[in-house]
Amino acid sequence: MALRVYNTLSKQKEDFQTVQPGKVSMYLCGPTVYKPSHIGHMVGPVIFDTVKRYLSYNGFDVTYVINITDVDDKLINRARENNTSIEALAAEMSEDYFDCLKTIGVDTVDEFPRATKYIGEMQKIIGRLVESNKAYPLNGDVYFEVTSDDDYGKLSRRNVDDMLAGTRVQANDQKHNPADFALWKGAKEGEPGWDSPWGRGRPGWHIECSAMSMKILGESIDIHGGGLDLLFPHHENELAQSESCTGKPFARYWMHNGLMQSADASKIGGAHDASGDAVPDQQSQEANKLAGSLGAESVKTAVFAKFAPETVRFFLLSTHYRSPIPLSEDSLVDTGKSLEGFYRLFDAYERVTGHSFYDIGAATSRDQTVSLDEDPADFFGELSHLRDRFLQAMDDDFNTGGGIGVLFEMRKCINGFVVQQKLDAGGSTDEAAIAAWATAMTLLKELASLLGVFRQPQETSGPTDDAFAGQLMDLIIEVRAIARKDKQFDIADKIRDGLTALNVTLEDRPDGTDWRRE
RNA sequence: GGCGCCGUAGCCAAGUGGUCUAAGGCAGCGGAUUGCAAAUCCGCCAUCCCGGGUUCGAAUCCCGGCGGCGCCUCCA
Repeated sequence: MALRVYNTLSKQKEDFQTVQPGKVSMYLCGPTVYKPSHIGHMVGPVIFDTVKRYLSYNGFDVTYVINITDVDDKLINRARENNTSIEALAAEMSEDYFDCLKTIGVDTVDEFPRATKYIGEMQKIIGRLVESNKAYPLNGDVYFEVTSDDDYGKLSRRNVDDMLAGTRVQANDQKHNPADFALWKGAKEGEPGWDSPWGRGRPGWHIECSAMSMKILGESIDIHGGGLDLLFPHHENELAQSESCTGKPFARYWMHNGLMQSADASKIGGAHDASGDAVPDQQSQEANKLAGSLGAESVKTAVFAKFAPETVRFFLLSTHYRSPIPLSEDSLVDTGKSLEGFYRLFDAYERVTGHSFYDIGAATSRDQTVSLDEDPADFFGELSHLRDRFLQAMDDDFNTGGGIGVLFEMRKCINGFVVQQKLDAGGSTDEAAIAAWATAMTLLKELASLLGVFRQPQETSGPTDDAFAGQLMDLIIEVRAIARKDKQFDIADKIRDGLTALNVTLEDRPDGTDWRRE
């Protein structure tokens, strides 16, 4: 089955056809770097990182760009409040953003262009629009003339007339049409600015993405992504100004991810931290409180400090990317629990074979997927079927949730094989069976890598898991083993119960006793 | 007022015209295994918000309700 992608522009899934054969250009709207990243900032990058992994696996040469907005009102205000420069604040907050991306396993991004480095490009576009009468200067600003674009509104499916009815748009100023939007904003007293043919000022919100996308990836790109909240007005305006400038389709596929919401379905982030003149009502304050530390605050301190980054990534990918993601502490806890079975499987594999799952070199292209032709036929036959289902899910508009389900089934299938072949019962020498196990693990690694998970061991060691604790546990286990050998089960159980109370779980295996902290 | 989305088991969630009396996870309940546990395996656990309609056939399409949500505010 061919890859199909949902396109916001057509409102349907389309066969994936690139502008240039074998190449994919992908642009994701990134953050305004004025405060530490919250978990919502991770959603898009993780999704499109996964998209890139899957496209690469399918043989495409993908270029993935995320922009950094480093000039903006929020940035200006925040820098002023903090008594720092815009540059310093932007630098600090982009570092925070990059750290977070790295932590959550987003490492496929090719370039993070900064808006302030492309002012010249933006001015070129604005100049062309003004020349062709699709934009007009007004009191130091420059506005895009929406009525000059006959298909304005095609992305978000609205027309200018409908839009104005009932909005809070002030019938203000002298704009030709209230829906006209700023390409260039004249600098007020004390604001940063750049010289331009229309006076000193700074770019409007949308123009930076047009400029960077065109300059870095070309006038027509394959995928333009972003959160659903950006659909209007940001993407609509970006599209309008870009196509009005070049006369070419700006992006082939518009992909929009659902937004993260707190458990009671209120959006995280939201108007509360915006301009400050929005007065949050009591209910939304409550909602914000629920989202609380998890959603609204720095993802580093609120989320990564409590949950393994891999758990967070898995959680983000377990819902379809176009759906809202209901965030709650409980759902992250559940996700974490659901992953433990994988980690135990990896442990068992290493215990028996001496090889780490994380060292397995799996295929990175669909053409070179692991061969499942040899015996034992039943086991490999099932694995092969699971692989097909995984790829089918991913082929269908990157259905990572469906793919994750298949991964769980694969885990069960492999565990079943291990039990059936008694591979983990201590000292198995069945080389053919162990080889089959290794093959299965290679496949699991291959598919998990497409989601960007199970790439590295998770740091599970807590502060007390030091060498001393290990030595103590070795001693306790040894003493308990003697008790068990002598059938002094009351003693053995007292030890185990005592450890349980300390959140230490013992596992008696045929070949010894393992322990872990919960 | 305009544009749009969603409603699947206790919870999360895939499936969007037939293989669906519906994948998978968490929780729960039986069983195997174990000295007992833990882990693992096997089994059980939903007719898809409600009412009409289209169709040989609908969770899936259409209409109408009810419920939830988003955008129209430079929030990813």
